[in-house]
Amino acid sequence: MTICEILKTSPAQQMPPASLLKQGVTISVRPRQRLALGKDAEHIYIVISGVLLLESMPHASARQILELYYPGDAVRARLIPNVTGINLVAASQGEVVRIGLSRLEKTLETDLHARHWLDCALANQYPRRLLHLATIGTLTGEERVVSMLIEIACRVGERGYEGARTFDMPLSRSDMADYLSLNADTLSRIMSRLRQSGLLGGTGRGRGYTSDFAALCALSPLADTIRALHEPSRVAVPTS
Amino acid sequence: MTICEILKTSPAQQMPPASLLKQGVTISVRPRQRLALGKDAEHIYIVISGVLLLESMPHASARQILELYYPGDAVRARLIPNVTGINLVAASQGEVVRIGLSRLEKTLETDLHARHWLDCALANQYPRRLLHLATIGTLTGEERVVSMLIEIACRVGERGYEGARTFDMPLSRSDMADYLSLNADTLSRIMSRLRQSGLLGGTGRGRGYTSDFAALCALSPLADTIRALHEPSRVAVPTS
DNA sequence: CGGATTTGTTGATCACCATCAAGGCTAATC
DNA sequence: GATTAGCCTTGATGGTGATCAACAAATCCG
Repeated sequence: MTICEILKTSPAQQMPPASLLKQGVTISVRPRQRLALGKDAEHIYIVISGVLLLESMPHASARQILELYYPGDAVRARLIPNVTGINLVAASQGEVVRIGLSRLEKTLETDLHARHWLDCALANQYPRRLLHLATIGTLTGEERVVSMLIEIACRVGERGYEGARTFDMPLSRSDMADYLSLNADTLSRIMSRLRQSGLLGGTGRGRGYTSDFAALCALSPLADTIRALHEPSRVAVPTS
Repeated sequence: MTICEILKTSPAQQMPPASLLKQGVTISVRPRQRLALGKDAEHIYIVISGVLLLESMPHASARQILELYYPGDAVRARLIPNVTGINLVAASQGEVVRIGLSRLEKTLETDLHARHWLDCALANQYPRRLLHLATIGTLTGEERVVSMLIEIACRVGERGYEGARTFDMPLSRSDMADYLSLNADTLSRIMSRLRQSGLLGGTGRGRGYTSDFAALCALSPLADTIRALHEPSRVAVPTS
């Protein structure tokens, strides 16, 4: 009974089973490429590599990024509210698998493993949004930026020596700003300050580096929670 | 196949079936009363009347309300991230049904109707949070307040003549402020301004009134989306 | 009823972040 | 290599909402 498992255990984030991916077609996406989304979207997407983002424009002047989809995430169009300017966009180069709903339905009927994976993948997005909400709602600009860096480092980063971390930065400055509900200029200033204080290594555009990940985490009151949700090794086991 | 129905159709918000409620015990709650939540919480809650709120305190000084649970909503502890100061609190007087997970599991195995209801109830919370995120992230103070009033009017309000709406205000000023990520002082000022401009009738504490609901909606760029998600008559039918 | 406590209102001041504007850097194209 | 366009950075300035403080109003409780 999948739903009960979700009610009882924290869903772990894993890559989808191959049996499920076989049912769909792979799409290569480039930055800023849009993926069809809406009431006529009779399919789901599964992110294989790269990052997708769900953007909205409640105001003509202000964009808000509502969700980041990392590798292993699934996008279900039906649960996305019909906000002005809602769009599913690729933030970076990557690969996405699209599966039609009818094929998906048939597969899930027989493939319990795939079904359980999808249940977990979908359930996982809810706590992430709660955290996002707390970030935007209560943290200062700097804390927000640090929180996002921690999240991205956990998701797409590699560990270096002595607590150093490196990662490809899949988001542009304005993507980051809109995710954190900050002005792009303000974000740039905060990043500069972090670089000057030595917490962030400036390895050029599109690349991130921290020599001291723990020091970075100390700057965000939500660091532990973010790591619990986004760091691969920690996700599976809730500290009980 | 419940999960596929959720993938294909927008889940409607309805009250839980009696067969499910029979499995739990009813609890009467008073304002500020806490309900057990955490890793040892082996049960779910279903709100019958009143409003619950999920609060967090990332900073010692700043509280953020992450979720409002209205009548017909279910609370599943396992999907709530472990943020500092996380608490499930009653905002107003009301009734809640608590169901143990083992009983729940058994019921869901046989009672497909209950199972489908729970699937929908849980899935419903995700788009609501996305909307909340857009509200806090992009709207001005006044727009946020108006958006929240619309939401509450849709959930717990009664229609009057000529587009007037009345409702019990289940939240205190600081609850509202923390939900919208505003200062309580600022919120009070905004409410006063709305009252002076004639959009809000000041029927004392704990009571809300608008003579012109449409005029209120015109002040929030998210009004249509909020109504689509929260207004009972509209929820069931996605405009296709 | 009368004091105590909580909740809400309003004013004065200030900080943080948004806005606007200019300029630098990178990369793609010819 | 020159040119253009996109993205990023940095400075000057202003607005929105936070903070602090005092007070009013409602509720609680003896």
